[in-house]
Amino acid sequence: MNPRPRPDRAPGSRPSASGPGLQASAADRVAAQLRSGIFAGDPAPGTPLREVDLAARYGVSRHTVREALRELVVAGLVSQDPFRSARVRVLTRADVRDLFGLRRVVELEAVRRIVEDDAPLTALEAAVAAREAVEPDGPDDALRYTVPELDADLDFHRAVVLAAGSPRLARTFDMLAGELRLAFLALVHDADDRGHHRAILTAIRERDATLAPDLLDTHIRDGLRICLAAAPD
Amino acid sequence: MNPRPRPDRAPGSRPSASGPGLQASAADRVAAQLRSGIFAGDPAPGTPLREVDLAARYGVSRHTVREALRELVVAGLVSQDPFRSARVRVLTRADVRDLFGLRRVVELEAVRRIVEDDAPLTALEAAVAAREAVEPDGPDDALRYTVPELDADLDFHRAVVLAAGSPRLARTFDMLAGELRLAFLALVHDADDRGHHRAILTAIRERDATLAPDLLDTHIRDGLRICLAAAPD
DNA sequence: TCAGCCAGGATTGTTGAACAATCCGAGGTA
DNA sequence: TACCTCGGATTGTTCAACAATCCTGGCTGA
Repeated sequence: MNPRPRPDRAPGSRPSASGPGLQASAADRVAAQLRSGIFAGDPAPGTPLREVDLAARYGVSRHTVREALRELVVAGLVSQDPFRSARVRVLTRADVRDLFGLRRVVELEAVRRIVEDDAPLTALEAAVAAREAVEPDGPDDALRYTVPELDADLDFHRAVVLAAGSPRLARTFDMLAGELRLAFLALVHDADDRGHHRAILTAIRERDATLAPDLLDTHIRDGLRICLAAAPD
Repeated sequence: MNPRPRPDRAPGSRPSASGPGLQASAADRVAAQLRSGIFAGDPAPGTPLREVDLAARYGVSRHTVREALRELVVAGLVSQDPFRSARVRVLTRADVRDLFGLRRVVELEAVRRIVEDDAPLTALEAAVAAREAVEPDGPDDALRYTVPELDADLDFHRAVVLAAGSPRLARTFDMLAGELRLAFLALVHDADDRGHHRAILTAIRERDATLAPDLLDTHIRDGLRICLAAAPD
């Protein structure tokens, strides 16, 4: 999803990319690394994130760390109270329910608009293909989502929302996406979701204003059921 | 220039206000002042916000100003590009359309849940009463929303969303609320919206799953029409 | 005239150190 | 046990400085 490798700012080396200005700020880089770590489960939910530790680990100043933490707070990955250490967010069952409730609204609205406005679907088709290209992780001994599978799954859903062409709808989904990653962090793998995605795409392609939302709704409810089974509280 | 008084208690205490610990951070205080200024039109849309100027004006360090600006950026009140001064956001017509499109979805979903879940309406009734208590600003020579009128109007809509009882739905609306204020900044006054509010509340109170969304939808479309007439681009 | 270039000031991005404010946990006391 | 205190740990904020980038005005050369 965000495979932008760290430019690794050695003092003096500046590649000055020829393309669009892709120079992420130091805070963005720290936030990205921390985020991918959280998605991999390394700083587990509940772990306190101390500013001096992070500053030392990532080789930046405490100010930069604070800025990165703020980013993760607004993304819902980190919780923070005044004068207390930030912590990797722990989602309760109520959180998961609420999260999926809003996610459902956003994605269904997106499908509604796509069908109604006859929006182009090229990115959506690509996302489905990418999802199907992900290896099932060899011996499916561990019934878990792998990180690439999660990426591909959420990319499909993000592609649905993006296809609606509304910046704010997309932004809303992006704010939920981080929390969704958290909710799916250590979860059983739903082996059938690739078929789900293809069916949803087909219904969208045929502009079926009834079937497309229904399939997506069912798919989302399945995800909610799975996540709820593994959430605390 | 050192002994800075710490005037506690500024509205808008962001972090999970779970109790009496009501000390807004310096950045929150600066953001609140800047925000209310923007809502009053003082730093007009498009005005560059320079960090050193703001630091001097509000008597805080540049870091604190930067943090406050970040808050306003995520609230949609300020736009910012790397190495360029932040600016008070200027909403295009496309922005206004998109904004109202999402706002509509959020508020209609809220009404749907209120009606379905039979949610309590005390806060909603209070908001309607508060809206009706606002003076029409004497001689209606200037057909503009006054700031108190805007506050009361948005408070009503916020109360609708809050009554649905979903933290993330409320958060989504709050992210749109700032932009809505911007969209209504210099706008013609819709003299009839008090009647609208009362009718909407009545329909909600009677759990009318058809009339309540319809009235709210019409009300929102009216707002969109008004805002579009005054937006640039 | 005018497009392009160039220098230098203005502004943002980042760091480091320092101090203040607050929290947290380990003891001590009743 | 329950409560208190106290000192270390952690966050909040400031100041000062430098690096990276932008912006503006003047200059050059056709």
